[in-house]
Amino acid sequence: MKRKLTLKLIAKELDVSISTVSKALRDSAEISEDTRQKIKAFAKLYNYKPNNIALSLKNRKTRTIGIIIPQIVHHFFTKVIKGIEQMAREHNYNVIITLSNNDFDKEVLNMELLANGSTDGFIVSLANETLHKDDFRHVTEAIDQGMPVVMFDRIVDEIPCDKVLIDDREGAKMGVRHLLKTGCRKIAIITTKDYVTIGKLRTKGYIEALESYGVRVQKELILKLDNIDRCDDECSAKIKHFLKDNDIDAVFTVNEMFAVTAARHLNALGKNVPTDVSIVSFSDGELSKHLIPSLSTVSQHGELMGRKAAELLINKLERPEDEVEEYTTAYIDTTLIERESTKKIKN
Amino acid sequence: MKRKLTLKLIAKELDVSISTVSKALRDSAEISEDTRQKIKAFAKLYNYKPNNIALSLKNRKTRTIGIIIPQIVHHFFTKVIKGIEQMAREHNYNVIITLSNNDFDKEVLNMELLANGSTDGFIVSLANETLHKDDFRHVTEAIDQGMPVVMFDRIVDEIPCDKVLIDDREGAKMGVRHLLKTGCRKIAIITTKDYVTIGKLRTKGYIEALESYGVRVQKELILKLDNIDRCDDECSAKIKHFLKDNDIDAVFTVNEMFAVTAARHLNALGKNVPTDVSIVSFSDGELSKHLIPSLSTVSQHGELMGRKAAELLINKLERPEDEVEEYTTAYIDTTLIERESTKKIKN
DNA sequence: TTGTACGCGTTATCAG
DNA sequence: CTGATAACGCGTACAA
Repeated sequence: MKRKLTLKLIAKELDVSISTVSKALRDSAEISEDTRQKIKAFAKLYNYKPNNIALSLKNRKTRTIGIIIPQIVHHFFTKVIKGIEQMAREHNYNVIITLSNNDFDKEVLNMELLANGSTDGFIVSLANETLHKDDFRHVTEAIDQGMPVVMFDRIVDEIPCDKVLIDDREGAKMGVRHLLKTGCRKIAIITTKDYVTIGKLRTKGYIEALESYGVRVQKELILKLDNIDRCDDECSAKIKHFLKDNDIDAVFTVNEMFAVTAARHLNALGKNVPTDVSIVSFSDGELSKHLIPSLSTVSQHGELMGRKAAELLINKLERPEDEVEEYTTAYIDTTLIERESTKKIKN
Repeated sequence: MKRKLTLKLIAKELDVSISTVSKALRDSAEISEDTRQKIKAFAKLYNYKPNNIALSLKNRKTRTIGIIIPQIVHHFFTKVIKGIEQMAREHNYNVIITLSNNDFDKEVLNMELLANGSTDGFIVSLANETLHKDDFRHVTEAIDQGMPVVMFDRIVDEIPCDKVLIDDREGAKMGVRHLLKTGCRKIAIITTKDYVTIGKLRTKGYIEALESYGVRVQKELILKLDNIDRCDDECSAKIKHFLKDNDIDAVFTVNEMFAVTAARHLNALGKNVPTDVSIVSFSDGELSKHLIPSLSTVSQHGELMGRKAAELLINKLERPEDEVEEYTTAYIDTTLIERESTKKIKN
């Protein structure tokens, strides 16, 4: 197990000084053509690569972006990561990912860990629990220490940083309008509790869409759940009762799992999708496409979101020291994809 | 934007030497109770955390694991990552993820990048193209440089390193046997070309299962596709013709996408699943569970796989320098999950 | 009990 | 043209 090649080793081998080697490899004009060639040939032969860690220490830059997300087994985050990774790679940045598991303490821990020099900046989507606790000191502290932060998706308005969002309100509006256009009037929504920003905004879009069509908003047709990403048994049971107890001709859900669960229960209740009940869902996954019937969705573009977030962060990282602080919020558009679950026009 | 606190700054502030501060913070008995308390209080107040980069440089250890995978928008890899992350975190390691996009050059680039000091070892699943090209120098070079490497899933036998695999042959056997047990005899398989190890092994398991039941293996019932993770239009068309041209009562597929695509085409061909044709698929995703009918699967346990891979790597990283080199190959068991697609007993 | 010196691998500056 | 030196932030052996 030979040790990695360093400048020092090359220098010793070729009997020159370390700085000569360094300069030669960086094509400094100070070094004679002769020695330069010799050193470069040697370095190439033994595949010398400068040590990143040493460079980071010297430059006080790691060229590494830290990603803090609630979980990874989730199409949306996965796509965002892909987008971030692309953009980062294009700009010669690395990416470190940490998972909070929707746990506040772990999120704090992860941020502290990465803040200790491992990372030049953060891209963050907050844990469920963090939003609930309403405690964002770990984020603001990082910002105070001069760490650029970009938040996406699960954000908090008050934190002073760049943000990337999908236009949840508009997306929901578009989805619900599609239901209205296809004749639905008794439209339910399955959403999250209000402390989850995206749930709140989507609920708002739902209400606005109804109002714009002069349809009365009925409180009992709004189901707010604690869950965000999954749909456990308890959650499933709530949806079941909700669907059984209400007379509806459409369901709008703020995520794919809610939609799939609703579809199953409707089926079990003997209601046909889309003949009896239409479905539109916010979505990022593959499920909607492959379900029978396939589900119409308000599609988020996670990859674009990731790219944008990375772009904003890199901009901050590479801006001149003295530039004025300025925060932007970027919106990523959603797209309505019509599939079988809204094929049937209600009268 | 204040600078991060360092030992030097604390030392200056408290008018002691840097090493005194260092020792005090590490609870060295050399330092008087008095100054120790003073220094620790100060450090805590201003939230001092040692700089990781400096520590890495000093210790020649980064406590970081590099993951190199083909893609991330894929349930299986996502679960593996989760497992790795867990185990890494439990042992105080960080994780850097890079994506090869199934591209050979990018895989090489990523490895070189991370090998330059960013990482103590690698967990790798090879790119499609790499397997095809049969060129693994980037991996062996890393190993030669003393970087521990653990390969999983898409591995190459010849490379001397730890490996984590699922028992593809056994898994396939189990799946196909389930079809045989439920009365199917005209069982097709949709698999990958042989250069993909997992495809090859699963095909082998399929054949062995048939033979153990005395069922003749028919070459025309074996469809080998180039795709691995996705199923594009071309791939879909091939499956369609394959299903149309052959008289079968069951399909076994080596991944979920093939199964879903097959299910669609069978449907379109007027064949009912499971009444006319049963389906069993290798799988990691959520699709199988939610499809109607839901699909029986040979489930891989990606998270376990990730945990095991990380465990092996960390073992190598923390073993004493002089320990003898020894490589282990761990197998992760698969589980058969019976769902609706094999509910119908053929006669 | 505290401080000095050194090294991890690199680059930049300055001296020769 | 080449080399010595300092610095990035830390920990530790050794000296005071």
